Amino acid sequence: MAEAGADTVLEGLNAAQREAVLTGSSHNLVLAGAGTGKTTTIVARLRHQLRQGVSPERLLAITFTRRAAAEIRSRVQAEIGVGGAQEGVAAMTFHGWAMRHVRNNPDVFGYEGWSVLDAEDQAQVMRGVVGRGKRVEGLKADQIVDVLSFARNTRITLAEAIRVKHPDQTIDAKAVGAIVRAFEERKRERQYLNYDDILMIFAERLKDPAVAAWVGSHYEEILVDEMQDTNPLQWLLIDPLVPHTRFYCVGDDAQSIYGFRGADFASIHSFRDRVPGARVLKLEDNYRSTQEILDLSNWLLDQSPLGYDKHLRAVRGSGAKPELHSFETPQDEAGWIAAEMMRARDDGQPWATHLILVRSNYSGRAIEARLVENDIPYVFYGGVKLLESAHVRDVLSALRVVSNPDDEIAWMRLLTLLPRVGDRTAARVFDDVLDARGAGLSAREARERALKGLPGWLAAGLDAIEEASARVDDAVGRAASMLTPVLAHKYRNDNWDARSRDLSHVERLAASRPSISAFIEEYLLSPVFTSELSQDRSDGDHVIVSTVHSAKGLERDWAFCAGVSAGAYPSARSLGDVDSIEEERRVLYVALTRARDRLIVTRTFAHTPVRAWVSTSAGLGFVEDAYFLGALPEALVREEVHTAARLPKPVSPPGAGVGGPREIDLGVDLGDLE
DNA sequence: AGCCATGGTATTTTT
DNA sequence: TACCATGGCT
Repeated sequence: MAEAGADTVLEGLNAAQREAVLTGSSHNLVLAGAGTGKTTTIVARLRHQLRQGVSPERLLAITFTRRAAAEIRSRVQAEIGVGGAQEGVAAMTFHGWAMRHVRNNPDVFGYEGWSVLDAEDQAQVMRGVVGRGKRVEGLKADQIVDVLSFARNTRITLAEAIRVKHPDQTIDAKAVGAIVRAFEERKRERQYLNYDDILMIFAERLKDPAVAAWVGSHYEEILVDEMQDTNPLQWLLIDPLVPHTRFYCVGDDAQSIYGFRGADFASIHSFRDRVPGARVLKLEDNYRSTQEILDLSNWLLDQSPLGYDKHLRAVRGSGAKPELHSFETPQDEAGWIAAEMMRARDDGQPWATHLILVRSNYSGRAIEARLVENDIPYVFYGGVKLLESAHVRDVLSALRVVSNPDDEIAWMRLLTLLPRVGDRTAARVFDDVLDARGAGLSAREARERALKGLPGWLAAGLDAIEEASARVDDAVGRAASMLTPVLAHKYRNDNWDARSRDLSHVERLAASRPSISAFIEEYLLSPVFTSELSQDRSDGDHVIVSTVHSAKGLERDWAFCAGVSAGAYPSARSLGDVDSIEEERRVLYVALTRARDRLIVTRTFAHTPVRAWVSTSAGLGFVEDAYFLGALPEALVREEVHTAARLPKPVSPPGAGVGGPREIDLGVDLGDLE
């Protein structure tokens, strides 16, 4: 019986994958190139352990996103088949994992009743400290938040982080440090935790060997996905547990794209030093793409001064050449992508065949607009997250002030929804709440006193929410109906219908959650995208639009890599720093390696060389052409230049072209127009 | 003068 | 979703 089980676990795996699944070493690092069956191997490893009799709650998979966690859970569950009634394997993010321990063991960690802040709220707190619209040493509140987070995630000093993030400014780190101290003090007063605090609290307690032994004793094995994106702060959660449990880490240095968050792919190279006795295994056969797609991807890495020593080989063999399409404007580009998918649709190809990869949320918006226009169903990974959208935050602010009356950020948001109430008035009301609380009044009494001058429905509505708070979906429903009149006005010109639908989604998600704060926390630590929710009632056949960063693990028959223009790859902002440029190269590499059969690279103008000074460890060097596709050998792609067939338009004055002056070389390639 | 509402602009990547 | 400028109101 056990034998039969093992056979099912290993079915369809190649020799290297089997080796990786069966390894008996206590710590392992699996170096898995793009498309080599990374998730398959992780799932098989988990199933293997379950077959060996390990109980599921003693296994933990740390992933990057809610989606990756859900996929692992469901695949383990599905393939386990019989006995599926058992509790599934835990799969969650570093933050979700740390927070679970902190929440479940207040006596060990000492943080009871603290609320988690997302990036936006955190910036709001910092703005309060810095002063609205003000700067400290030339840095805006958001920039200080960023630099502080970078320092904490990389475990370097604030002064060093400032130098790294703002190399060309002279900044007095002491002045910034004073602001940071005030910021931390404010968070402590209000009992707020940000993302980094969660990891720090856990890491600090793990320094106690008894705590480390206790945490480690929960797990037979901890699997870490996307190991190359693990930063020094996250390593502080791993290191102390190494003696107490097994680690099974999976990653690919060529796909490291979170350097901006402190990840250093070199820590993968030094894995064996950090985790003594670890075994390193490699998966090198690519099952995803055709050789032509891998040839282009390999070429890109070969151009790098860093030796990746990586040449993916396609098990599937040969296919069509990747395509490179150039357009005059982003609108033309988006329009063509939509048209190309619709043409395929007419030939019977499902929408789900397609993946569109974009560099930024912002650039995805143009594509999104085209899909909406053409009624093409899509989900945007990396678009607006449900709990980050303005209307959802509005409603949640009402829940938050009930759940935690000292939540300043939530009070400010809620109060400024009211007509004739701005920052000043809201701040006064919040002060009244604090005063009343300080005088020993209950939350309800404090509200009654502080909200005197405001419309009566507010205090009454908050009371109703409080009464319903045992059923979180009910509380959400009451908050939404209380605020509907003001929200309908606030968003009257801004898609109120769709926003209103989102609020019902929130209500549905809140059902059976234990508390308001637990509900909010869950979706802050592993977010869902609004477009995921609006799509899930359809038959599931939809295009995926994704930022490259959110596209980890994704693959589709066709992949459109959009906006691969000069000045974008590498992004103009990364010029001047060789590490950032190389990270950009890996971003493009991740994008290219998503395609199974057809890789379509699109860009918006003919190439002009991007010249850059780059500082390297060897000194300052001049790069004549930093654009990754600048020296692309013709043989690797099939190139096509599209010029819009438009009615004649008035001639624009010289220099008034879209995006400023460019040398657009249109002369030679336009032969097909004649 | 203080406060609030509104419209136009620009935007790297995420837990 | 800021940020900024502008304009109206108290």
